[in-house]
Amino acid sequence: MSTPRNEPARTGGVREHNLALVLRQVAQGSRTATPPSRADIAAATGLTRATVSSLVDVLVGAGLVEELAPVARTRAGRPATGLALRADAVSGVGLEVNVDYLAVCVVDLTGAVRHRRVVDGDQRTRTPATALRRVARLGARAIAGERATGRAVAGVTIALPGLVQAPHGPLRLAPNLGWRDVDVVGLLTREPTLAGLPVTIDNEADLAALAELYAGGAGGSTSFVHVSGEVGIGAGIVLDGRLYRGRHGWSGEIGHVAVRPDGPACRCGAGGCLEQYAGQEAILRAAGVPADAATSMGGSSAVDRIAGLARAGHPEVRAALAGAGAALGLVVAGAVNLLDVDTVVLGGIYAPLAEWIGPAVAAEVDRRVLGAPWAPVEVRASSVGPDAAVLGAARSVVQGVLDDPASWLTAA
Amino acid sequence: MSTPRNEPARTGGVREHNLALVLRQVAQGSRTATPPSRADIAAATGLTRATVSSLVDVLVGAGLVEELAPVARTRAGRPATGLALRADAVSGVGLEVNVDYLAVCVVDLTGAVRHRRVVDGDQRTRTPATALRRVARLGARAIAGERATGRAVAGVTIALPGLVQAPHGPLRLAPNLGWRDVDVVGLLTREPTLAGLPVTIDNEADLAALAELYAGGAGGSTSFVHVSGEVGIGAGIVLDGRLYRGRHGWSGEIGHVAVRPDGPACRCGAGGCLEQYAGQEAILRAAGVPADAATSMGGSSAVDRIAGLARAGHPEVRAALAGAGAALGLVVAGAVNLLDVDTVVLGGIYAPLAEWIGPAVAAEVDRRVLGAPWAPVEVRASSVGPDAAVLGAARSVVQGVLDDPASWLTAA
DNA sequence: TCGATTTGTTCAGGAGTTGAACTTATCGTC
DNA sequence: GACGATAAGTTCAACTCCTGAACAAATCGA
Repeated sequence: MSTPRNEPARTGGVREHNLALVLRQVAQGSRTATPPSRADIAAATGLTRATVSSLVDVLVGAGLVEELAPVARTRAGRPATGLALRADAVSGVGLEVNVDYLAVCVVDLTGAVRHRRVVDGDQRTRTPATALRRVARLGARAIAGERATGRAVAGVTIALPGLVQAPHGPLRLAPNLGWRDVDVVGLLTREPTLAGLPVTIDNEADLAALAELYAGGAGGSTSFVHVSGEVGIGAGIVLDGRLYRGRHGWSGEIGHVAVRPDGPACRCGAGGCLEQYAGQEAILRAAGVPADAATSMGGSSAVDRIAGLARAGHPEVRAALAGAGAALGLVVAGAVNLLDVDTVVLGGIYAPLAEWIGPAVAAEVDRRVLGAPWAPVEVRASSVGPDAAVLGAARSVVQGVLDDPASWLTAA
Repeated sequence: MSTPRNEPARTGGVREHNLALVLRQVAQGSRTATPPSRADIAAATGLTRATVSSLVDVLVGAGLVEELAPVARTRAGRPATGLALRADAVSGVGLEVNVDYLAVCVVDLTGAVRHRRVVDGDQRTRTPATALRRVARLGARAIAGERATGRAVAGVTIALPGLVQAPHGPLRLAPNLGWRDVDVVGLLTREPTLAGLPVTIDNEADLAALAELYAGGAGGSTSFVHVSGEVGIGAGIVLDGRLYRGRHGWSGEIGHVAVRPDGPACRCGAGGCLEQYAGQEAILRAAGVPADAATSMGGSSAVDRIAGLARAGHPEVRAALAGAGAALGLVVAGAVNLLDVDTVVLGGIYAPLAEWIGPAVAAEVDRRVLGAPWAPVEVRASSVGPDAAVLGAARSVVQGVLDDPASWLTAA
């Protein structure tokens, strides 16, 4: 698909583009009640029926698409044969290492979750090698399971909280894990099952944003900032339907944008960073809730407790959340003034707290965003859930196949 | 040109792509001492000599490219015929309305400036219709001049300081002009000479950033933020070699990013905006220089006076500039943390003041940008000059022809 | 003067899409 | 139950465009 700007275009590139175009139509349509036919796709894309037929043949031959059994026909004329993504051919695997858990997730081509597992445990006490060995084993077991059912695994993507040189480069810095310059892909592929697969690495917040995009979250917007509140705060920036990773893959480090020039010192060496006002620890501190409870995605956590207290009307907690929201809103407003996105998604711990944080964010955004009077900025909670990052990791793998079926064909 | 993601690719699109690819090679090479031959272009692009020949024939036939007279030949073999952009075929016209001047600029295909004119005068006292009629007349006169020499004018782009719905939409808000919801294109095309041409509108700061990009400024970087200090402060964001305009065309409103949540009130309705710390008026005030002098691009201005005082070592002025630089650096560091660009360009009034503002900006950026230890962020003064916006406007017109010669061919 | 070398052109062949004609399959109606 | 209308899917000649090899053109060096 889409030939790089500085490379010559060939007629083969046309076919790659159109193959992806047709597959995208099938993917969009297979979620709806009426699966698209070849003729529908021809009408929707502008290609002729002849071309669509030829392309669909290729996709069916590759096992990515299947013809559905004919359904109740209404109109005159030869009945259409519906097309849909095959759910039993290709899977994608996502992994995640975070401060206090490991996670694995498997999705099929349609995006349906086939397998999900979270293992709680503080990873800060482990070496990178140990943590990555463990998560690689989780992945290997999941892959074996997929293969046992006859599915091919298209690849593995791991989500990490920190500066990551996507998609292969090392992890430069993960302050909250205490990692620095770790060759993540090298360590993961010590596990033999992973060694033969394309393994990529990406930032946790970026993948959470992708999960939101793929799920049609963000109210269907294709230009949004997804803010993930965790121990740290990261943002995934989606512009015109594509994740913007930045020059080195380090975009979205919103947690270290300044709220006050002379604010409290931050782990990063500077001071007044957003993390000090709206990070998980800052919120707990301001709310007067002890931070001892595990913050895992699994059991009841400190965040749940905060949400409970806020729901019960606890004034100190509500004030803490409003304060965090104001700081977050200040920074988010700055981001929107710079990027002109139409939507801001609150993810991570902000999602369950959105009822109290959201209004403060929205108020600050409305007040500070220059374009708001003409195009209001929507502030909404994530629709994906707390495991957005692993899910996005797994989805990004199958999305790679959907975006470029041609190279999957030649690879497989 | 690259076929849009949701449209079918045709074989014709291949030719459009390769036509642009070849033209880009000619454009790059015609600046160097040794103009490229067909064979050079084939080697550089990966296309065959046969294809390049065919494409070059088209470009020569369209008058965009010309064969050069043979030069001194050194090696054995048939001598190469050099190719270069024709400077006498197509021109682009840029216009600008700013707070205290109107400007027009004409460039040829090679980017060389053929005509430039600045008319001082406070535009705040004029209605949008009057100001636009005057600048349209300047443009019409320039266009007539071009046509008299047999050149075709590919279009007109106007630069405006404010929220602009590029490339055709209305100007929503220009706080420093006092304009609101102005149909700029409609008013401009009342001038008959402009009515027959493609007229587009864009943000002043965005076009200044484009001028920097086209001139190979920003140290050759293709991912940078160009900050234009004027009465207001705007930024043009270039990501991966392309201007990022945002969802509505309102990106880069860096002047209204907050420095302090509770800072002084701003024209925009919020408070603590960067403009209140590093805008032209704030700098003059802090430096103790009266703001009465015109701030035009032409004669000696208040900014020149500040630069003179700073050069002479005036402590109050130097402190004012360092203070403005620190505030600017704080906000720019936030932008870099979000966008992960490798370069920051100081333009507008910051360019002549860069000697004193730059270090303060760089210090703040180094301290606050999370990725700085691995990939230092370069902070540099603009290499284009104070009329970057009009120049970028004119260049953006001819760049449109260079980027998509095929549609120029069919149009002309 | 002749071979070596490099540039540029010509031409058959292959990949890909198009558009029209054709086949297939179903519905309505007489 | 037969027949026409209707729509889906397939086949095939025509067109565009790139490739690769052969060829023609122009120059250098011996």
